[in-house]
Amino acid sequence: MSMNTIGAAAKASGVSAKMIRYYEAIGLLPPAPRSEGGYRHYGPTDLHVLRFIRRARDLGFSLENTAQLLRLWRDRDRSSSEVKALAEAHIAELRAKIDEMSAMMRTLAHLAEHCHGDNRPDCPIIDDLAGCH
Amino acid sequence: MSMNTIGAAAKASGVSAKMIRYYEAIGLLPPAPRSEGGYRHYGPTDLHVLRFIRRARDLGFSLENTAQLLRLWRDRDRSSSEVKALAEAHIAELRAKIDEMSAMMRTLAHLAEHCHGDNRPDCPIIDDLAGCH
DNA sequence: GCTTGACCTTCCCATCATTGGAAGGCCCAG
DNA sequence: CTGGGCCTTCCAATGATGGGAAGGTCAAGC
Repeated sequence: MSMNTIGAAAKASGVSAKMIRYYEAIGLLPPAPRSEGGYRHYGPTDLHVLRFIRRARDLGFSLENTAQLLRLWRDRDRSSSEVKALAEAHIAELRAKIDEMSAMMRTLAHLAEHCHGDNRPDCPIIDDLAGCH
Repeated sequence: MSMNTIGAAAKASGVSAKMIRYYEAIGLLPPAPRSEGGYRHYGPTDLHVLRFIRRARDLGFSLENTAQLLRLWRDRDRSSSEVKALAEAHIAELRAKIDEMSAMMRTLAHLAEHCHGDNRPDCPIIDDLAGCH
């Protein structure tokens, strides 16, 4: 069994050592076994879990949802409908935020388009912010 | 001069009383004049500033950028190019985040589409997270 | 004038996920 | 046996906001 210190596990999983400790502290990860000197050690299974977490985070899942996904991963009796529900709820959140930011961007782009961007003070962007309709 | 307490100013501007105090604490707003009893009071000009801030926040500007925009608003010798540069930097940030989230959404939507969502455990979403390529 | 209730004040804490740093201990190569 | 690279824990900060406690102020009604 190849055993890794937290630094090696971090490098191998893409999760920083700081975060690995934090995930353990909040209960997302079980306490890692320690060497005599108190060092945490991680085996291949642990690395697999860390990569799972990393992937879930990369897809924008919160740590809370990531914990749920981990639970479902481990649960051989899971229903795929539970996983799908989590994913679709997250998709809906993403869509809502994207829509919100797109609206901001559209407004700003429209204002910036009409701004000369020269040495003069006149600026439709400032005018909009100031409420000069 | 109509003078408002912080609650009235909050209602009139859409910025919560908590946030008005916070903006003052971090220097985004100058210290408001106080009544004998220590209550903050806000005049029409202050309300205008608060609405400006509110609008900038609604467009997604950070408090730091909002401070810059306020400075430019007050500066009669501003160059509209400075305002435009701030806006375009923010547009670029928004675009970057939107792209990032869109990529997440596309991936998730693709995975969810192939998930049966029934009582069985088989699930392409979990498989992806687990790194089963 | 006094009470009552709505409002104000400051101060501290929580969120979410992550990073930074300080002080001190462990481990291995030279 | 020493140096330096890794590890440990603990504390603090980020950004923008909300929540709440303890206590002071104000205005209306009696």
